[in-house]
Amino acid sequence: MQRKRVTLEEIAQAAGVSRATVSLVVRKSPLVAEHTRERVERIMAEMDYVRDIGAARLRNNSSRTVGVVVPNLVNSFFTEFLSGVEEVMAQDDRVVLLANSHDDPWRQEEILQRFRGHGVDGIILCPAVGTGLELPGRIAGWGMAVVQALREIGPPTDFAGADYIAAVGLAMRHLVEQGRRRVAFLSVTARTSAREERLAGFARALAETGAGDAGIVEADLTWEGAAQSAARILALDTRPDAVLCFNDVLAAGLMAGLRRAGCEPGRDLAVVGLDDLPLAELTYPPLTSVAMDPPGIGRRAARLLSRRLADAGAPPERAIVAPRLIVRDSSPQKV
Amino acid sequence: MQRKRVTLEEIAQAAGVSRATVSLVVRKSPLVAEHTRERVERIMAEMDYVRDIGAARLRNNSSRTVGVVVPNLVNSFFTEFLSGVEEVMAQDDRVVLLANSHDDPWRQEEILQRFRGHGVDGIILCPAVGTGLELPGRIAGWGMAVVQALREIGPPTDFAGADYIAAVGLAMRHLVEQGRRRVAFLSVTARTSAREERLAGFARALAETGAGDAGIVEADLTWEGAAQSAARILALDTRPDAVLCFNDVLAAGLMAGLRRAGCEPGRDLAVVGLDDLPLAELTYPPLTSVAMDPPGIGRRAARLLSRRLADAGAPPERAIVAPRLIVRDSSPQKV
DNA sequence: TTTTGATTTTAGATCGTTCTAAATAGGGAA
DNA sequence: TTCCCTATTTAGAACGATCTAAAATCAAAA
Repeated sequence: MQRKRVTLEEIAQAAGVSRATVSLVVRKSPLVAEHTRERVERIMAEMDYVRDIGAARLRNNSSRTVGVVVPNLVNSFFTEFLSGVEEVMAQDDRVVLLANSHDDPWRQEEILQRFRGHGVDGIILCPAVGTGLELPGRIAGWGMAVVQALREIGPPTDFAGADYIAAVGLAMRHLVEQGRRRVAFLSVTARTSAREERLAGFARALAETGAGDAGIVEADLTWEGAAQSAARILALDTRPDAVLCFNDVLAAGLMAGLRRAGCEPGRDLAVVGLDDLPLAELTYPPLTSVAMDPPGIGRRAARLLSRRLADAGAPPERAIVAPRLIVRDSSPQKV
Repeated sequence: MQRKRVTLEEIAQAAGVSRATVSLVVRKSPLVAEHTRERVERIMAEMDYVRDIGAARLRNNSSRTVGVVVPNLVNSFFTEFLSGVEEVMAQDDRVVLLANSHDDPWRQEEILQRFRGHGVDGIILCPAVGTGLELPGRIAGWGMAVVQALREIGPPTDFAGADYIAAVGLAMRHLVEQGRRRVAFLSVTARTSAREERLAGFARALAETGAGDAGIVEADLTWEGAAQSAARILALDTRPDAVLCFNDVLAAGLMAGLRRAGCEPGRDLAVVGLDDLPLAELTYPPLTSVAMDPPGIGRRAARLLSRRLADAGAPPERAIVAPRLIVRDSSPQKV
């Protein structure tokens, strides 16, 4: 085992040409004669040659490598996003370096330095809560392309995300159509752009639909946190007839908490989630939600990054995927 | 922007020492005098030096990089596993290259070649369905360490996984204690070692507990597939009073399908899952399941790989995490 | 003063590729 | 034949680190 790497030089020797010629063949240059190309390619296959991309990068400064930083690998929204990124990068023959910031700016900084040391061409960043606004600019200053995804801070860079304002609007219109009039919003404590956007969407949707504001309740971003918030929601001054939740995990947790408190979700109180995670199908009652297509966002983010790597000077672009309402049983017509 | 990388040479110049000395400082060698070290370190910090690990690897043959190949990024079992791997690797100052084989051996082969080209030190492989038994050996032949995880093929290598035989035994004993006597098993169509192990566990547990075998039904590994299998389960010759499922996704899908068919899961038919994914809390009724601690398996896999990188000659080791039964409401005492 | 031995430092080769600039071939046209 | 032009090939210097082997420094011992 531990056989040494086959190098260009060895292929060159075997084929009776120079290292440089073999390099041209590897890079599919049109400069090399047809018969030489064939011979060299045959020998490369025979000797199981694998080009050393690290060595190549040293010279030509492109590692075909991108870093992805997510704040959470347990929340399936992020992992589905990640799967979209990986898919496009693999097609593009690039490799994804993955790291989890755990929403900690300090850990995030370590990760970025590590990526920097590995010479990634670019970074897809979902900024940790509390990240300084200057970070995207600093990364760019290191000579790496940056695309922000899902969350956004600082002066504009390329960005791929979802239109949560529209998503909340869809959900709210649906609730109003179902005869709901007093809607509460179950929010989260962590301050991210994702939160601000949903809250803004809630305010706007209230104004546009004329629905009544039953209040905003905050919970930890876990299903237990949401379950515990059920009591607070039921104790609101105006008793809501519907709750719109920050995301599906909270919605599912809330439904469990409501049931514990003797309130049957769906029948007694409509519940709507956001994101349409796979679990939305599996709750009881199945959860009405707004699909955000996280793999789609991941694919868009990856394409934005590829574009920027091809043309560093292009103006920043935003790719926003449109939400889609998925009606299930947790938001029936009010009787 | 696009400032060029600061190199050892420049630091050396600024500090008035040689490149070699700076290199020693970077690598924290004890050979360098205290005052030199301090001066050089100060200058490195001032000039924002970042060591180029790719260039280093070219010389010393260690890239501090490992590849992880999973068959699926949507199933949260794998992403939780992944999060455990990432956690340990980050502590170890290594970087994770991630790829998704989609359970396709051909795509898996492409991925491995890509990783090879990037010079990863080792690979954590969860082999795709249909992978040739010789693959782990081939990878080792390329001079990379291999750890198999969750699934296992071929002659023994390092392996980290879960003890599904014990897990199925726990679930079965629980069902028998709850007064269940006719247990069916909801399996999957794809032939992996994971499937064989669970089936073997089912057979053994039947023998050990004396429970009755109500039959084995196969479904696609999706919640819809499981929902559709509900009818076939209710139509088994011996009508089961409990169903043990391949995993939680199938269990949750089955519960939805049962309810559609007019059979109330929990009350009319006990359902037990395996894996204890986060969604087990969120189904209705909450799902009894057997926790496998996927992040823990990921951490073990990562440590096995680190160990092997430190000592290539060590004998293959197996790290098997013990399962833990989590009783919820889907498997009540039979009345 | 010279010797010795340990401690620090360094020049220069090297890893596997790509780049630059120049050399070599292979045909026609003159 | 010689000249010129295009098509192909190549030698050798990069890239940024590490390694090897040897050189320089310094203090204590002879």
